[in-house]
Amino acid sequence: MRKWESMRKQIEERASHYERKPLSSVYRPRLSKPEEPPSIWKLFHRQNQAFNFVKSCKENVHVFALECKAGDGQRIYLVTSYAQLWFYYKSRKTLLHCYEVIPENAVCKLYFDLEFNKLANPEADGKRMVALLIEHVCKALEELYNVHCSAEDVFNLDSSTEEKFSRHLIFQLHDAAFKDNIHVGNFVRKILQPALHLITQKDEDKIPEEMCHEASCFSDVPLEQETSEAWETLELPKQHSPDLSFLVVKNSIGEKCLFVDLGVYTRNRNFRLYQSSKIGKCVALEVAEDNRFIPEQSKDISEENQYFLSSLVSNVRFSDSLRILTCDTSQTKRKRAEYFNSTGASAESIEGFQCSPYPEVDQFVISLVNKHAIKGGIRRWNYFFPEELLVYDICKYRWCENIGRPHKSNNIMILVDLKNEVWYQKCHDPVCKAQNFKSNCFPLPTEVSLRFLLKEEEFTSDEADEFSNSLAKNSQIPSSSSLLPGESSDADWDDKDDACFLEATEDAEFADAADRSLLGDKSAMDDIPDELIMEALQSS
DNA sequence: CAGCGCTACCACACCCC
DNA sequence: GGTGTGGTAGCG
Repeated sequence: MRKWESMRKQIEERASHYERKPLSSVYRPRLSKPEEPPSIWKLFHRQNQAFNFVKSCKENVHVFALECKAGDGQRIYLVTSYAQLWFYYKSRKTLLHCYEVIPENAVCKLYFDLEFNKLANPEADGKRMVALLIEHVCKALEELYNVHCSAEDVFNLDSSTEEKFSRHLIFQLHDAAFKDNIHVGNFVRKILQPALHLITQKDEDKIPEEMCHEASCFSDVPLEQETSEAWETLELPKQHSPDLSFLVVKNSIGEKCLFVDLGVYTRNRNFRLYQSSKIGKCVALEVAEDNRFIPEQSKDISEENQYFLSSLVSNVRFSDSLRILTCDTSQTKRKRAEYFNSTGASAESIEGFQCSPYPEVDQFVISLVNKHAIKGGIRRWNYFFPEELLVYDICKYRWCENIGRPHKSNNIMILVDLKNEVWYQKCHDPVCKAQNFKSNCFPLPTEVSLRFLLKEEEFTSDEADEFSNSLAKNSQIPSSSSLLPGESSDADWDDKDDACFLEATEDAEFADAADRSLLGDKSAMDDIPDELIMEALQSS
Protein backbone atom coordinates (compact mmCIF):
# COMPACT_ATOMS: atom_id res chain seq x y z
CA MET A 1 0.00 0.00 0.00
CA ARG A 2 2.77 2.41 0.98
CA LYS A 3 4.80 1.26 -1.98
CA TRP A 4 1.93 1.87 -4.32
CA GLU A 5 1.44 5.32 -2.85
CA SER A 6 5.07 6.32 -3.28
CA MET A 7 5.16 4.87 -6.76
CA ARG A 8 2.15 6.94 -7.74
CA LYS A 9 3.84 10.01 -6.28
CA GLN A 10 7.04 9.38 -8.17
CA ILE A 11 5.13 8.99 -11.40
CA GLU A 12 3.33 12.26 -10.80
CA GLU A 13 6.58 14.04 -10.07
CA ARG A 14 8.13 12.58 -13.20
CA ALA A 15 5.15 13.66 -15.25
CA SER A 16 5.45 17.22 -14.00
CA HIS A 17 9.16 17.24 -14.77
CA TYR A 18 8.55 16.09 -18.30
CA GLU A 19 6.00 18.85 -18.71
CA ARG A 20 8.44 21.43 -17.44
CA LYS A 21 11.51 20.20 -19.31
CA PRO A 22 10.23 18.32 -22.34
CA LEU A 23 13.39 18.65 -24.46
CA SER A 24 16.66 17.01 -23.68
CA SER A 25 20.09 18.19 -24.69
CA VAL A 26 23.76 17.36 -24.18
CA TYR A 27 25.18 16.26 -20.87
CA ARG A 28 28.43 17.96 -19.85
CA PRO A 29 30.43 15.86 -17.45
CA ARG A 30 31.94 17.66 -14.49
CA LEU A 31 35.56 17.67 -13.51
CA SER A 32 36.56 16.15 -10.24
CA LYS A 33 39.58 16.67 -8.07
CA PRO A 34 40.32 13.49 -6.22
CA GLU A 35 43.02 15.09 -4.07
CA GLU A 36 40.48 17.19 -2.20
CA PRO A 37 38.80 15.75 0.85
CA PRO A 38 35.45 14.13 0.29
CA SER A 39 32.62 16.58 0.62
CA ILE A 40 28.97 15.85 0.27
CA TRP A 41 26.45 18.62 0.35
CA LYS A 42 23.41 18.14 -1.76
CA LEU A 43 19.95 19.61 -1.69
CA PHE A 44 16.78 17.92 -2.89
CA HIS A 45 13.19 18.99 -3.17
CA ARG A 46 11.97 15.50 -2.43
CA GLN A 47 12.70 13.47 0.65
CA ASN A 48 12.73 10.24 -1.35
CA GLN A 49 15.43 11.51 -3.65
CA ALA A 50 17.50 12.59 -0.68
CA PHE A 51 17.27 9.11 0.83
CA ASN A 52 18.03 7.50 -2.51
CA PHE A 53 21.13 9.63 -2.76
CA VAL A 54 22.20 8.63 0.75
CA LYS A 55 21.94 5.00 -0.26
CA SER A 56 24.18 5.64 -3.23
CA CYS A 57 26.88 7.21 -1.01
CA LYS A 58 29.76 5.37 0.53
CA GLU A 59 30.14 8.06 3.17
CA ASN A 60 28.12 8.28 6.37
CA VAL A 61 25.68 10.93 5.32
CA HIS A 62 22.28 11.87 6.64
CA VAL A 63 19.13 13.62 5.56
CA PHE A 64 18.24 16.95 7.12
CA ALA A 65 15.21 19.08 6.40
CA LEU A 66 15.52 22.83 5.97
CA GLU A 67 12.49 25.05 6.35
CA CYS A 68 12.04 27.33 3.38
CA LYS A 69 9.81 30.35 3.65
CA ALA A 70 7.55 31.14 6.53
CA GLY A 71 3.90 30.31 6.29
CA ASP A 72 3.60 26.94 4.66
CA GLY A 73 5.77 24.27 6.22
CA GLN A 74 7.62 23.75 2.99
CA ARG A 75 10.99 22.04 3.27
CA ILE A 76 13.98 21.09 1.23
CA TYR A 77 16.26 18.21 2.06
CA LEU A 78 19.98 18.39 2.64
CA VAL A 79 22.27 15.37 2.49
CA THR A 80 25.62 15.72 4.22
CA SER A 81 27.70 14.22 7.03
CA TYR A 82 27.35 15.18 10.67
CA ALA A 83 30.85 16.64 10.59
CA GLN A 84 30.30 18.78 7.55
CA LEU A 85 26.91 19.97 8.69
CA TRP A 86 28.37 21.00 12.04
CA PHE A 87 31.19 22.86 10.30
CA TYR A 88 28.73 25.17 8.55
CA TYR A 89 26.08 25.00 11.20
CA LYS A 90 28.07 25.93 14.30
CA SER A 91 28.46 29.63 13.54
CA ARG A 92 24.66 29.89 13.53
CA LYS A 93 24.82 32.57 10.88
CA THR A 94 23.31 30.35 8.28
CA LEU A 95 21.33 27.12 8.30
CA LEU A 96 18.92 28.30 10.95
CA HIS A 97 15.71 26.21 11.00
CA CYS A 98 17.24 22.76 10.47
CA TYR A 99 15.60 19.45 11.27
CA GLU A 100 16.95 15.95 11.58
CA VAL A 101 14.94 13.46 9.53
CA ILE A 102 14.63 10.38 11.74
CA PRO A 103 14.73 7.67 9.09
CA GLU A 104 11.95 5.10 9.19
CA ASN A 105 13.08 1.60 10.15
CA ALA A 106 16.35 2.85 11.60
CA VAL A 107 17.56 2.25 15.14
CA CYS A 108 17.19 5.40 17.20
CA LYS A 109 17.23 6.93 20.68
CA LEU A 110 14.30 7.43 23.00
CA TYR A 111 13.09 11.01 22.66
CA PHE A 112 10.28 13.26 23.83
CA ASP A 113 8.70 16.48 22.70
CA LEU A 114 7.14 18.24 25.67
CA GLU A 115 5.01 21.34 25.69
CA PHE A 116 2.22 23.25 27.34
CA ASN A 117 0.69 26.66 27.02
CA LYS A 118 1.81 28.74 30.01
CA LEU A 119 -1.24 31.01 29.98
CA ALA A 120 -3.65 28.09 29.98
CA ASN A 121 -1.67 26.38 32.77
CA PRO A 122 -0.61 29.09 35.21
CA GLU A 123 -0.05 26.55 37.99
CA ALA A 124 2.10 24.15 35.99
CA ASP A 125 5.71 23.80 37.13
CA GLY A 126 7.47 22.75 33.93
CA LYS A 127 10.79 21.77 35.48
CA ARG A 128 9.11 19.63 38.08
CA MET A 129 6.98 17.97 35.40
CA VAL A 130 10.10 17.19 33.37
CA ALA A 131 11.81 15.70 36.42
CA LEU A 132 8.78 13.57 37.29
CA LEU A 133 8.45 12.40 33.71
CA ILE A 134 12.11 11.39 33.55
CA GLU A 135 11.67 9.50 36.80
CA HIS A 136 8.66 7.66 35.42
CA VAL A 137 10.38 6.83 32.14
CA CYS A 138 13.51 5.56 33.88
CA LYS A 139 11.39 3.32 36.07
CA ALA A 140 9.60 1.99 33.00
CA LEU A 141 12.87 1.29 31.19
CA GLU A 142 14.09 -0.55 34.23
CA GLU A 143 10.94 -2.64 34.59
CA LEU A 144 10.26 -3.38 30.95
CA TYR A 145 13.79 -3.79 29.63
CA ASN A 146 16.06 -3.88 32.65
CA VAL A 147 17.79 -0.79 31.29
CA HIS A 148 19.24 1.43 33.98
CA CYS A 149 19.31 5.16 33.54
CA SER A 150 18.77 8.40 35.37
CA ALA A 151 18.35 12.11 34.74
CA GLU A 152 22.08 12.34 34.00
CA ASP A 153 21.47 10.32 30.86
CA VAL A 154 18.79 12.63 29.54
CA PHE A 155 19.80 15.49 27.29
CA ASN A 156 17.31 18.19 28.15
CA LEU A 157 16.82 20.93 25.58
CA ASP A 158 14.75 24.03 26.11
CA SER A 159 12.84 25.99 23.50
CA SER A 160 10.39 27.83 25.72
CA THR A 161 8.88 31.22 24.99
CA GLU A 162 6.78 33.64 27.00
CA GLU A 163 3.66 31.74 25.96
CA LYS A 164 4.89 28.20 25.73
CA PHE A 165 6.91 25.83 27.86
CA SER A 166 8.73 23.63 25.36
CA ARG A 167 11.37 20.94 25.77
CA HIS A 168 13.03 18.13 23.90
CA LEU A 169 14.42 15.19 25.85
CA ILE A 170 16.88 12.83 24.20
CA PHE A 171 17.79 9.77 26.24
CA GLN A 172 21.45 8.70 26.00
CA LEU A 173 21.03 5.11 27.06
CA HIS A 174 24.12 3.01 27.64
CA ASP A 175 24.25 0.09 25.24
CA ALA A 176 20.56 0.29 24.39
CA ALA A 177 18.45 1.91 21.69
CA PHE A 178 15.06 1.38 20.11
CA LYS A 179 14.49 -0.52 16.90
CA ASP A 180 12.97 2.55 15.30
CA ASN A 181 10.91 5.58 16.25
CA ILE A 182 7.62 3.73 15.74
CA HIS A 183 8.70 1.41 18.54
CA VAL A 184 9.64 4.45 20.60
CA GLY A 185 6.11 5.76 20.10
CA ASN A 186 4.59 2.44 21.13
CA PHE A 187 6.72 2.45 24.24
CA VAL A 188 5.81 6.02 25.12
CA ARG A 189 2.06 5.46 24.62
CA LYS A 190 2.28 2.30 26.63
CA ILE A 191 3.95 3.84 29.66
CA LEU A 192 1.67 6.87 29.50
CA GLN A 193 -1.56 4.87 29.34
CA PRO A 194 -2.63 5.88 32.86
CA ALA A 195 -2.29 9.54 31.87
CA LEU A 196 -4.12 9.02 28.58
CA HIS A 197 -7.01 7.59 30.51
CA LEU A 198 -7.19 10.72 32.58
CA ILE A 199 -7.81 12.90 29.55
CA THR A 200 -10.27 10.62 27.78
CA GLN A 201 -12.43 10.40 30.86
CA LYS A 202 -15.92 11.73 30.20
CA ASP A 203 -16.40 13.10 33.69
CA GLU A 204 -14.22 16.13 33.99
CA ASP A 205 -14.44 16.15 37.76
CA LYS A 206 -13.33 12.58 38.30
CA ILE A 207 -10.35 12.29 40.56
CA PRO A 208 -7.30 10.62 39.08
CA GLU A 209 -6.95 7.82 41.65
CA GLU A 210 -10.19 6.35 40.33
CA MET A 211 -8.11 4.98 37.55
CA CYS A 212 -5.46 3.46 39.63
CA HIS A 213 -6.90 0.24 40.99
CA GLU A 214 -4.72 -2.82 41.08
CA ALA A 215 -3.69 -2.29 37.45
CA SER A 216 -0.11 -3.14 36.89
CA CYS A 217 1.98 -0.15 36.08
CA PHE A 218 2.65 -0.73 32.41
CA SER A 219 0.42 -3.60 31.48
CA ASP A 220 -3.29 -4.31 31.24
CA VAL A 221 -4.12 -1.13 29.43
CA PRO A 222 -4.00 -1.86 25.74
CA LEU A 223 -3.40 0.71 23.10
CA GLU A 224 -6.24 1.80 20.91
CA GLN A 225 -9.76 0.55 21.30
CA GLU A 226 -9.15 -3.03 22.31
CA THR A 227 -10.21 -3.08 25.89
CA SER A 228 -10.26 -6.78 26.59
CA GLU A 229 -6.86 -7.65 25.24
CA ALA A 230 -4.04 -7.48 27.73
CA TRP A 231 -0.36 -7.01 27.15
CA GLU A 232 1.16 -10.42 27.19
CA THR A 233 4.77 -10.00 26.31
CA LEU A 234 6.02 -8.50 29.49
CA GLU A 235 5.70 -9.99 32.90
CA LEU A 236 5.54 -7.25 35.44
CA PRO A 237 5.36 -7.15 39.15
CA LYS A 238 1.85 -6.15 40.12
CA GLN A 239 1.76 -2.70 41.57
CA HIS A 240 -0.39 0.35 41.67
CA SER A 241 -0.63 2.45 38.57
CA PRO A 242 1.54 5.49 39.10
CA ASP A 243 -0.05 8.88 39.48
CA LEU A 244 0.58 10.57 36.16
CA SER A 245 -1.87 13.39 36.72
CA PHE A 246 1.06 15.82 36.54
CA LEU A 247 1.15 15.12 32.79
CA VAL A 248 -2.34 16.44 32.21
CA VAL A 249 -2.43 20.04 30.99
CA LYS A 250 -4.91 22.28 29.21
CA ASN A 251 -4.50 23.36 25.63
CA SER A 252 -5.20 26.87 24.44
CA ILE A 253 -8.94 26.22 24.24
CA GLY A 254 -9.08 24.68 27.69
CA GLU A 255 -9.27 21.01 26.71
CA LYS A 256 -7.32 18.43 28.66
CA CYS A 257 -4.28 17.14 26.86
CA LEU A 258 -0.91 15.61 27.64
CA PHE A 259 2.34 17.41 28.40
CA VAL A 260 3.95 14.80 26.14
CA ASP A 261 3.36 15.27 22.43
CA LEU A 262 2.49 11.85 21.04
CA GLY A 263 2.50 13.06 17.46
CA VAL A 264 6.25 12.94 16.96
CA TYR A 265 6.69 9.21 16.49
CA THR A 266 5.84 8.90 12.80
CA ARG A 267 7.92 7.70 9.86
CA ASN A 268 10.65 10.08 8.76
CA ARG A 269 9.70 12.53 11.47
CA ASN A 270 11.44 15.89 11.28
CA PHE A 271 12.92 16.75 14.67
CA ARG A 272 14.38 20.20 15.14
CA LEU A 273 18.15 20.33 15.60
CA TYR A 274 19.99 21.60 18.65
CA GLN A 275 20.27 25.41 18.27
CA SER A 276 17.74 25.58 15.46
CA SER A 277 14.55 27.61 15.60
CA LYS A 278 11.26 27.28 13.81
CA ILE A 279 11.15 29.55 10.82
CA GLY A 280 8.65 32.06 12.14
CA LYS A 281 10.23 32.18 15.60
CA CYS A 282 13.62 33.17 16.88
CA VAL A 283 13.73 30.75 19.81
CA ALA A 284 16.26 27.97 19.33
CA LEU A 285 16.70 24.72 21.21
CA GLU A 286 19.36 25.28 23.87
CA VAL A 287 20.68 23.25 26.77
CA ALA A 288 18.05 23.58 29.51
CA GLU A 289 18.89 25.11 32.89
CA ASP A 290 17.99 21.87 34.55
CA ASN A 291 19.78 19.64 32.06
CA ARG A 292 21.88 17.06 33.89
CA PHE A 293 23.49 15.34 30.90
CA ILE A 294 27.14 16.11 30.15
CA PRO A 295 28.71 14.50 27.11
CA GLU A 296 32.09 12.76 27.27
CA GLN A 297 35.07 15.04 26.85
CA SER A 298 37.08 14.52 23.72
CA LYS A 299 40.30 15.97 22.35
CA ASP A 300 39.10 16.05 18.77
CA ILE A 301 35.55 17.14 19.23
CA SER A 302 34.44 20.34 20.91
CA GLU A 303 31.95 20.22 23.72
CA GLU A 304 29.35 21.99 21.60
CA ASN A 305 29.83 19.45 18.83
CA GLN A 306 29.39 16.68 21.39
CA TYR A 307 26.13 18.22 22.52
CA PHE A 308 25.07 18.43 18.90
CA LEU A 309 25.90 14.79 18.24
CA SER A 310 24.12 13.74 21.42
CA SER A 311 21.00 15.58 20.37
CA LEU A 312 20.68 13.59 17.14
CA VAL A 313 17.99 10.97 17.61
CA SER A 314 19.17 8.65 14.86
CA ASN A 315 22.86 8.92 15.73
CA VAL A 316 23.18 5.40 17.09
CA ARG A 317 26.02 3.23 15.87
CA PHE A 318 26.15 -0.51 15.93
CA SER A 319 28.18 -2.14 18.66
CA ASP A 320 28.44 -5.65 20.00
CA SER A 321 27.03 -4.68 23.34
CA LEU A 322 24.10 -2.64 22.02
CA ARG A 323 20.68 -3.94 22.99
CA ILE A 324 17.81 -3.20 20.64
CA LEU A 325 14.58 -2.47 22.46
CA THR A 326 11.25 -3.18 20.78
CA CYS A 327 7.67 -2.42 21.69
CA ASP A 328 4.93 -3.80 19.49
CA THR A 329 1.32 -2.73 19.60
CA SER A 330 -1.29 -5.35 20.26
CA GLN A 331 -2.38 -4.75 16.69
CA THR A 332 0.90 -5.76 15.09
CA LYS A 333 1.11 -8.64 17.53
CA ARG A 334 -2.30 -9.84 16.47
CA LYS A 335 -1.36 -9.53 12.82
CA ARG A 336 1.76 -11.52 13.46
CA ALA A 337 -0.26 -14.17 15.25
CA GLU A 338 -2.74 -14.30 12.38
CA TYR A 339 0.06 -14.70 9.92
CA PHE A 340 1.61 -17.33 12.12
CA ASN A 341 -1.63 -19.31 12.18
CA SER A 342 -2.36 -18.95 8.51
CA THR A 343 1.03 -20.18 7.35
CA GLY A 344 1.31 -23.28 9.44
CA ALA A 345 2.75 -23.63 12.87
CA SER A 346 6.45 -23.98 12.16
CA ALA A 347 8.65 -21.44 13.84
CA GLU A 348 10.46 -20.30 10.74
CA SER A 349 7.25 -19.14 9.13
CA ILE A 350 7.42 -16.18 11.43
CA GLU A 351 10.15 -14.98 9.10
CA GLY A 352 7.37 -13.59 7.02
CA PHE A 353 7.07 -10.79 9.46
CA GLN A 354 10.77 -10.32 9.89
CA CYS A 355 11.34 -8.89 6.45
CA SER A 356 13.64 -5.92 6.37
CA PRO A 357 13.06 -3.07 3.93
CA TYR A 358 15.47 -4.97 1.65
CA PRO A 359 13.73 -8.19 0.61
CA GLU A 360 16.53 -9.19 -1.78
CA VAL A 361 19.07 -8.96 0.99
CA ASP A 362 16.75 -10.97 3.24
CA GLN A 363 16.57 -13.65 0.58
CA PHE A 364 20.32 -13.73 0.26
CA VAL A 365 20.76 -14.03 4.02
CA ILE A 366 18.23 -16.86 4.11
CA SER A 367 20.20 -18.60 1.38
CA LEU A 368 23.32 -18.23 3.52
CA VAL A 369 21.71 -19.94 6.48
CA ASN A 370 20.12 -22.78 4.54
CA LYS A 371 23.10 -25.08 4.17
CA HIS A 372 24.07 -28.54 5.25
CA ALA A 373 20.43 -29.56 5.45
CA ILE A 374 19.75 -26.97 8.14
CA LYS A 375 16.85 -24.66 7.52
CA GLY A 376 17.90 -21.48 9.23
CA GLY A 377 15.83 -18.34 9.34
CA ILE A 378 15.79 -14.68 10.24
CA ARG A 379 14.76 -14.21 13.83
CA ARG A 380 14.87 -10.46 13.59
CA TRP A 381 16.71 -7.66 11.88
CA ASN A 382 17.91 -4.19 12.79
CA TYR A 383 19.02 -1.37 10.58
CA PHE A 384 21.70 1.15 11.54
CA PHE A 385 21.38 4.23 9.44
CA PRO A 386 24.79 5.83 10.05
CA GLU A 387 26.70 2.82 8.67
CA GLU A 388 23.88 1.45 6.52
CA LEU A 389 24.29 -1.82 8.28
CA LEU A 390 21.66 -4.55 8.38
CA VAL A 391 22.12 -6.86 11.35
CA TYR A 392 20.26 -10.16 11.12
CA ASP A 393 19.77 -12.38 14.14
CA ILE A 394 19.62 -15.90 12.78
CA CYS A 395 17.67 -18.81 14.19
CA LYS A 396 18.41 -22.54 13.88
CA TYR A 397 21.50 -22.14 11.76
CA ARG A 398 24.44 -21.69 14.15
CA TRP A 399 27.57 -22.27 12.12
CA CYS A 400 30.32 -20.02 13.45
CA GLU A 401 33.44 -19.26 11.45
CA ASN A 402 35.36 -18.56 14.63
CA ILE A 403 35.13 -22.08 16.03
CA GLY A 404 34.62 -23.83 12.70
CA ARG A 405 31.49 -25.62 13.88
CA PRO A 406 27.98 -24.70 14.99
CA HIS A 407 27.45 -23.27 18.47
CA LYS A 408 25.50 -25.52 20.77
CA SER A 409 23.31 -22.94 22.45
CA ASN A 410 24.15 -19.54 20.99
CA ASN A 411 22.81 -17.98 17.84
CA ILE A 412 24.79 -16.23 15.18
CA MET A 413 24.36 -12.94 13.38
CA ILE A 414 24.80 -12.07 9.74
CA LEU A 415 25.77 -8.47 9.15
CA VAL A 416 25.23 -6.91 5.76
CA ASP A 417 27.19 -3.75 5.09
CA LEU A 418 25.25 -2.03 2.32
CA LYS A 419 27.80 0.72 1.87
CA ASN A 420 30.72 -1.57 1.20
CA GLU A 421 28.54 -4.29 -0.30
CA VAL A 422 29.96 -7.00 1.90
CA TRP A 423 28.60 -9.37 4.51
CA TYR A 424 30.20 -11.05 7.51
CA GLN A 425 29.27 -13.14 10.51
CA LYS A 426 29.35 -12.41 14.23
CA CYS A 427 27.69 -14.26 17.03
CA HIS A 428 26.01 -14.11 20.40
CA ASP A 429 28.33 -16.62 22.03
CA PRO A 430 29.98 -14.93 25.04
CA VAL A 431 33.44 -16.26 24.16
CA CYS A 432 33.25 -15.07 20.56
CA LYS A 433 31.85 -11.76 21.76
CA ALA A 434 34.67 -11.31 24.24
CA GLN A 435 37.16 -11.80 21.40
CA ASN A 436 35.16 -9.28 19.41
CA PHE A 437 35.04 -11.93 16.72
CA LYS A 438 34.10 -10.90 13.22
CA SER A 439 34.45 -13.23 10.28
CA ASN A 440 36.11 -12.28 7.02
CA CYS A 441 34.08 -10.06 4.75
CA PHE A 442 32.53 -11.59 1.68
CA PRO A 443 31.21 -9.56 -1.22
CA LEU A 444 27.49 -9.42 -1.71
CA PRO A 445 26.45 -11.06 -4.96
CA THR A 446 26.17 -8.27 -7.49
CA GLU A 447 22.64 -9.20 -8.40
CA VAL A 448 21.66 -8.66 -4.79
CA SER A 449 23.42 -5.37 -4.24
CA LEU A 450 22.39 -3.96 -7.58
CA ARG A 451 18.93 -5.30 -7.66
CA PHE A 452 18.20 -4.11 -4.15
CA LEU A 453 19.06 -0.61 -5.27
CA LEU A 454 17.02 -0.70 -8.40
CA LYS A 455 13.97 -2.30 -6.99
CA GLU A 456 13.91 -0.66 -3.62
CA GLU A 457 14.15 2.79 -5.10
CA GLU A 458 11.49 1.86 -7.60
CA PHE A 459 13.59 3.31 -10.33
CA THR A 460 12.54 2.82 -13.89
CA SER A 461 15.24 1.56 -16.21
CA ASP A 462 16.02 5.16 -17.13
CA GLU A 463 16.30 6.00 -13.52
CA ALA A 464 18.76 3.20 -13.14
CA ASP A 465 21.05 5.16 -15.45
CA GLU A 466 20.55 8.19 -13.34
CA PHE A 467 21.41 6.09 -10.38
CA SER A 468 24.66 4.78 -11.73
CA ASN A 469 25.53 8.29 -12.83
CA SER A 470 25.07 9.55 -9.34
CA LEU A 471 27.21 6.68 -8.12
CA ALA A 472 29.91 7.80 -10.50
CA LYS A 473 29.52 11.36 -9.29
CA ASN A 474 29.87 10.19 -5.77
CA SER A 475 33.50 11.09 -5.35
CA GLN A 476 32.85 14.44 -6.91
CA ILE A 477 33.91 17.41 -4.86
CA PRO A 478 32.66 20.93 -5.23
CA SER A 479 34.26 22.88 -8.03
CA SER A 480 36.66 25.58 -6.91
CA SER A 481 34.99 27.99 -9.31
CA SER A 482 33.97 31.22 -7.71
CA LEU A 483 30.50 31.06 -9.14
CA LEU A 484 28.05 32.35 -6.58
CA PRO A 485 24.70 30.75 -6.00
CA GLY A 486 22.82 33.49 -7.77
CA GLU A 487 25.13 33.32 -10.78
CA SER A 488 24.51 29.75 -11.71
CA SER A 489 23.38 30.31 -15.24
CA ASP A 490 20.36 28.91 -16.97
CA ALA A 491 22.62 27.51 -19.64
CA ASP A 492 23.72 24.89 -17.17
CA TRP A 493 20.20 23.68 -16.98
CA ASP A 494 19.66 23.06 -20.63
CA ASP A 495 22.77 21.05 -21.11
CA LYS A 496 21.52 17.74 -19.86
CA ASP A 497 20.74 15.16 -22.45
CA ASP A 498 18.79 12.76 -20.37
CA ALA A 499 15.51 13.98 -19.03
CA CYS A 500 15.66 11.39 -16.32
CA PHE A 501 19.04 12.58 -15.28
CA LEU A 502 17.71 16.06 -14.76
CA GLU A 503 16.22 15.51 -11.42
CA ALA A 504 19.35 14.40 -9.67
CA THR A 505 21.58 16.76 -11.58
CA GLU A 506 19.40 19.74 -10.95
CA ASP A 507 19.64 19.13 -7.29
CA ALA A 508 23.32 18.41 -7.47
CA GLU A 509 23.80 21.62 -9.37
CA PHE A 510 21.93 23.61 -6.79
CA ALA A 511 23.86 21.97 -4.08
CA ASP A 512 27.15 22.67 -5.75
CA ALA A 513 26.23 26.28 -6.04
CA ALA A 514 25.43 26.46 -2.38
CA ASP A 515 28.47 24.36 -1.74
CA ARG A 516 30.84 26.62 -3.61
CA SER A 517 29.67 29.59 -1.70
CA LEU A 518 29.96 27.73 1.54
CA LEU A 519 33.23 25.99 0.89
CA GLY A 520 34.95 28.57 -1.24
CA ASP A 521 35.67 31.32 1.21
CA LYS A 522 35.54 31.04 4.95
CA SER A 523 34.98 34.74 5.52
CA ALA A 524 32.36 34.98 2.83
CA MET A 525 30.62 32.04 4.39
CA ASP A 526 29.79 34.05 7.46
CA ASP A 527 27.75 36.44 5.37
CA ILE A 528 25.61 33.83 3.75
CA PRO A 529 22.08 33.86 5.04
CA ASP A 530 19.63 31.03 4.53
CA GLU A 531 17.95 33.04 1.81
CA LEU A 532 21.00 32.56 -0.37
CA ILE A 533 20.63 28.84 -0.22
CA MET A 534 17.03 29.31 -1.21
CA GLU A 535 18.10 31.65 -3.98
CA ALA A 536 20.42 29.01 -5.29
CA LEU A 537 17.45 26.75 -5.40
CA GLN A 538 15.26 29.24 -7.15
CA SER A 539 17.81 30.24 -9.75
CA SER A 540 16.54 27.48 -12.02
C1' DC B 1 6.95 25.03 -10.13
C1' DA B 2 8.48 21.80 -5.91
C1' DG B 3 7.29 18.65 1.71
C1' DC B 4 5.72 14.54 4.54
C1' DG B 5 2.98 11.44 7.33
C1' DC B 6 -0.32 11.02 9.67
C1' DT B 7 -5.12 11.47 12.61
C1' DA B 8 -9.47 13.33 13.46
C1' DC B 9 -13.36 14.14 11.30
C1' DC B 10 -17.08 13.88 8.12
C1' DA B 11 -20.24 11.80 4.75
C1' DC B 12 -22.14 7.93 3.30
C1' DA B 13 -23.45 2.95 2.77
C1' DC B 14 -24.95 -0.90 4.81
C1' DC B 15 -26.83 -3.70 8.46
C1' DC B 16 -29.50 -5.07 12.35
C1' DC B 17 -32.97 -4.67 15.63
C1' DG C 1 -28.27 3.61 16.05
C1' DG C 2 -24.07 0.71 15.21
C1' DT C 3 -20.35 -0.29 12.16
C1' DG C 4 -17.29 -0.07 8.27
C1' DT C 5 -15.25 2.76 4.52
C1' DG C 6 -13.40 6.34 1.87
C1' DG C 7 -11.93 10.96 1.37
C1' DT C 8 -9.83 15.12 3.17
C1' DA C 9 -8.52 19.35 6.25
C1' DG C 10 -5.28 20.35 9.07
C1' DC C 11 -1.80 19.34 12.63
C1' DG C 12 3.06 18.27 14.13
